[in-house]
Amino acid sequence: MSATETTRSSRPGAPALRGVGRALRPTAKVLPEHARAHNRALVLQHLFHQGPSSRADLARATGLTRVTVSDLVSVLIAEGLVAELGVRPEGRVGKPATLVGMRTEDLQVVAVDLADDASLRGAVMTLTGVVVARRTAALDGRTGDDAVAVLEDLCRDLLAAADRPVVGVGIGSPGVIDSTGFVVEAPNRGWYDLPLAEHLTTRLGLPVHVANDANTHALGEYTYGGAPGDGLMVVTVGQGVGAGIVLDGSLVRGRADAAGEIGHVTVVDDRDVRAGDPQPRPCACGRAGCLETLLSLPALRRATAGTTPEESDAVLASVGRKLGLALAPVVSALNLAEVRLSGPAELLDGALRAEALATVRARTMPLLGQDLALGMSSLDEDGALSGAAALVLSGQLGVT
Amino acid sequence: MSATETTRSSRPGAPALRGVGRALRPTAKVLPEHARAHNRALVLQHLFHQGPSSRADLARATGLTRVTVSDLVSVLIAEGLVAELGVRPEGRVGKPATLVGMRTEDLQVVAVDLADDASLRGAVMTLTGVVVARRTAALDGRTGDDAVAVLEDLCRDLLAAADRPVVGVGIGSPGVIDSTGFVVEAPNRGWYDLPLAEHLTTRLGLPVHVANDANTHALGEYTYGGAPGDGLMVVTVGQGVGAGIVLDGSLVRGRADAAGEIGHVTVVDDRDVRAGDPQPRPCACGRAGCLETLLSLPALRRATAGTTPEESDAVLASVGRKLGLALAPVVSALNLAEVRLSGPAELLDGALRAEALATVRARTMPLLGQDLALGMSSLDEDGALSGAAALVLSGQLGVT
DNA sequence: ATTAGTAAGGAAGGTCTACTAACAAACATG
DNA sequence: CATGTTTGTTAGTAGACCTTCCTTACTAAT
Repeated sequence: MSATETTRSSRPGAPALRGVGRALRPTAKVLPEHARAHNRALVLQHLFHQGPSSRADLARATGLTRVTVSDLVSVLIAEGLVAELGVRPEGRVGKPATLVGMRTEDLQVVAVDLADDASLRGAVMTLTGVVVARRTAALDGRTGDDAVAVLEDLCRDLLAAADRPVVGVGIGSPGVIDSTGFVVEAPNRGWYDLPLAEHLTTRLGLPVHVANDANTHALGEYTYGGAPGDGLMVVTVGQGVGAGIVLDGSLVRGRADAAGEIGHVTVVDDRDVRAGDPQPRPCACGRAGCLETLLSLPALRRATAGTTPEESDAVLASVGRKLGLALAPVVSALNLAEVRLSGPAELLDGALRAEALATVRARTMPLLGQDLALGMSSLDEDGALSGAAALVLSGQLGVT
Repeated sequence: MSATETTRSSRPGAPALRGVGRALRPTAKVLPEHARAHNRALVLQHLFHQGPSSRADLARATGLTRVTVSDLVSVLIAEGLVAELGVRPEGRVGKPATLVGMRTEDLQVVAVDLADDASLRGAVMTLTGVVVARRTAALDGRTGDDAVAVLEDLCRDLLAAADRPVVGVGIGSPGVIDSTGFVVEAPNRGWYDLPLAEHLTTRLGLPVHVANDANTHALGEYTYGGAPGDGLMVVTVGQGVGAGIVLDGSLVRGRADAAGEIGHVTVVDDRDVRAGDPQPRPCACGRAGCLETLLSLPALRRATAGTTPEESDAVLASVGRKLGLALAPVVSALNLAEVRLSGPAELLDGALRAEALATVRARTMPLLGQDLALGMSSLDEDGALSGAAALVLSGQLGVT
């Protein structure tokens, strides 16, 4: 069967009737109450990012009237999400403003990172991402339902460790996970077609959000990382290589919720081997020459073990070039301005990053490349946890 | 100045205060009337794609109540966008349904394609994309304001040729154009910082929408081309190479409204030259080895001129492979399921397309690659015009 | 023919949302 | 001290959708 024959889309013999017969996209009705929820999120968003403001400030920022904002704020205060903070100190003309602020330090979230194969890492965090307590749970090789049980126990443990009201639970896991927190497949945990978010929401009695770990990482970077308003791509380097893309404030999920799987793009093949280049190595995905065979932490550590700094830099630069090759078309096609790397700085934040940036710039339109920033993630080693927390902020409060 | 030093994003010395200080993204308030506009578009969308329906059908499809749908439909009928079509013929239990349908054949749009350097091509089309009349206007080398005048005259000419009410004017132009129809730069026409949509809307007295030609092409493919609901990328091959990407029903614009500039991704560089591969050729963008130096129509014609069919296929396959190299990372990162090529079938729809698809499949995760469809655009030679028409449908009626 | 059941479409009334208009409170300034 | 400015609230209005109930018109069964 040739590649041509297996192509699903092709020109039909007769031109199809235009404008009819296409499956309707899942568009949803919008009710006034949805509009209100949106405006409510707008107010929270402003308070989260800009800090305490007066109701009049919020009205100016959102475009709503002072009356409407007052109404929304009173609801938020009643819910305990917002508090009055007294009168604004600065003296200006007119009636002094009473500041209201989001109670980011009086509310907490539970965040869990499932990236590691050996143990689950969890934390209780404030809404600003400050870690209040940590817990871990060893998997001891458990998978499937047993792994779910370990996760649930860890969540209960963390909920008990929280000393403030918990807004929700956020979980970042490897694997393919849809927007409802349904795990399509997570081979490392032995999960297939598992409604994890729904299950835990029921069991724990409060909202649980689950998403792919690289995606949550990107969301966290977008929320906490001071990224510009447009678009953002985060490449996470760990056991494997993943990526998350945020465009227009929301995650790109892709047709099968598998967006970001950049680790298995081929960057070395036997036709490309040149002097000084590595041979294509077999990859866990069954093929060879994937980016992940060079850029994952095990691969980087193996390649740099026992080398001089100069040799190490050469190796890292070579990997950086491969990363740049894979990034250039993506940066061009999406006109991305911001790409960030997440992982150990000692491996990534040197020759590798420099060469990756140089490669992308050399291989894209000057206009695009010059605007590009390729930096390290602004989140520290708790980036995955911060991402899980951002997942709660986004899903629960509409704040990104 | 090294590449590293010019990186804008970097780790600040002290961790920044999280959750504050980030420039607020341009989020807008939502009023109940916006909700109504959305629901109105939902009804039109259904009627456009699914054909005539009863009010009860529309209520079921949208999730709104029959009362609300009846109200929306009566407004749409009053506006002349929708008409009652009598009773549904099929006999079922209950009161027979009266069908209502969008008046797609009783309304027209004016579409203009500015892709050609020598002349502007325009057409009057029905809402389903059927061409009613054509007009062209020679540019004779005019640029800047003179070219705008030619365009305006062509539009007036087309408006006069329309024999039904015209909903709006859609224009697809090369260059960087923002979402308001403001031309940031269109070097081929000598336009820089030109509010073209606003200008023509004022001059012509009806709504004018302007967007990049590759983007309109993608939108047209999405609207008229029977594409699946998820995502879509269209690669247009003409004088140059462009691309447009539709995700979640809306165009990807990118940070500087330059998304889709895939023609200037480097696919051949002097480090990559192997036996049988072309040398990197200089490109109009000032660099060398861009995809456009191989895949544009002039390049393809030059490469295949005077060759035997076998030689020609080999050349085209080689170009297809380069296209596949550029597409693979994009397909992986976005989990795209649908890529379509637009251009002369005799050049694209053979060895080139087959090799491009094979290359993408070989270089991406099996899960992603197998799902991928890489076909020809379902729009014919009027694809650019259909795209411009889709621009009007989308911008004016909310139908995509 | 008659009765029952089903579906379509419309009318009345209620709730929710955000708006405009007007006003009192509290302060800076001349 | 009078004046102007800004804040936040109260009261009233308009829009949008909902639920409920009704009429109309047909099919299916008796």
